[in-house]
Amino acid sequence: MSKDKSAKIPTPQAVRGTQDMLGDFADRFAHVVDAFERVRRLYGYKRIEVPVIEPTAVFARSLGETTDVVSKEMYSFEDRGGESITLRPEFTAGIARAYITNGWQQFAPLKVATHGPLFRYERPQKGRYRQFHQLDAEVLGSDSPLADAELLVFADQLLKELGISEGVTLTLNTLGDAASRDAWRAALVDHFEAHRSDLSEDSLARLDKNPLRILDSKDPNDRPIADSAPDIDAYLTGEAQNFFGAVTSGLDAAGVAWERNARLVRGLDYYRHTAFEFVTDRLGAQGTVLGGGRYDGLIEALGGPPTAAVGWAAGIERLAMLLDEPKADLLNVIMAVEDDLAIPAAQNIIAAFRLNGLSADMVATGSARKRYDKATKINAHVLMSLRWVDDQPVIRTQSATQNDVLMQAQKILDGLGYHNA
RNA sequence: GCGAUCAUAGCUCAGUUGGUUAGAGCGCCGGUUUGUGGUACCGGAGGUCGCGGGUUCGAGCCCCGUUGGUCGCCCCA
Repeated sequence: MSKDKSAKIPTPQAVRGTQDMLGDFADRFAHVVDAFERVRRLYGYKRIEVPVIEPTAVFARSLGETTDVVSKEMYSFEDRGGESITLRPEFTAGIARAYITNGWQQFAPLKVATHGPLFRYERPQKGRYRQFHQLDAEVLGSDSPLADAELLVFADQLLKELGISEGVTLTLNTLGDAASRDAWRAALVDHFEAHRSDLSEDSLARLDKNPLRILDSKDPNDRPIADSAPDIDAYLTGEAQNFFGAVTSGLDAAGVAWERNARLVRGLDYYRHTAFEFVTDRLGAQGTVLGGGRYDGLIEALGGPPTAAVGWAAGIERLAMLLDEPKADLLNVIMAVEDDLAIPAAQNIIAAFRLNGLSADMVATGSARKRYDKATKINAHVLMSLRWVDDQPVIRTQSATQNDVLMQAQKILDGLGYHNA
């Protein structure tokens, strides 16, 4: 048979920054989501689903129309009706929109959780993809520091249950209320203006666009200036101080370790009070595993009623990378069908196993003599072989240990009238 | 948007200062052996050397471009 190479169909490539997952990593991913779903129920967070696509205005308005994020880093397109649509780059804005448009105020305070894909047009690197996935938890319609503390305890328990709290630190700061924040911001601008000549080029640009960001600059020349900048503490109103104190004492009461990071900031104006990140040095340049804070100004910015809210999100891929051991599902039974004549018997048995809740699979392709060898390479609790002797299936089962699965399988076989050789 | 680095079989890789017909291990398919917790041996299939140009008598190797991966900067909702 001759192949006409000029007629070869070119294979489309995957879109840059997207991932196909199989095996080990897919198992880790699923394990993270399973743990999240389990813990979220323990804290009484309702599962919600929100659309992957939203009108562009949902994100443009919440993030500020002119920021780099909106102008360069969103997947936006016009649909056939001429409306500007954006693939969600985060959960919070879409959930806030849903809160307003569905009248969820009636349920306030509302505790919700979700997870799924997000899209950002960024240059891919370790722990950063164009389609990525997050876990998300929010409390809408609560201005109580109890909500902040609960969300943090929830996050901490999730990381502990995933076994990755070692080497991950909760860093915490307060941005105060609107008055505190404005006063601090003005003081920072004064400070940086005074050191203008020593700042890096990047930080000079930040001074105009987003002065708080100079605080976490990585440029070694900026560090002394950033480190000597005033903390927010001197500018906090009494109310803001009390709020932060209530959050930290809630953490202490629940036994959650935390560190103050007075340099931890958020660029957007709608953030108030609590800001936090669980950080690690095990993920290269992408140090944040889980982050969030209080965004009391957001729902109003989207045209809703003034509504206090707080939440966090965590990258599933990043959490999956930190897991120690792959958590693969171990198959209960693997069957080596060593003769094609035994296939009907194998189908009969495997159907019974599955109906009775035992996971099972068979090897019945390739060289008949080598099927057993193949089956031994598939990790399973029980290895079963079917041969065909004197018009009868000859069955052997074996297991590394006498376990429940073997006994269950034996019972099912007995019920079908098959007997071990 | 900027920079570094990489791209050879399904996978992991080797491939000499540019020189016959591009190799290995694993995996896959088949045969022989063994005959039951991963046997051993033999054979086979599988490659536009990411893609497109260029230099050269000759390019997997050198040059330019491009696409993609990886890592960092920027950004970080």
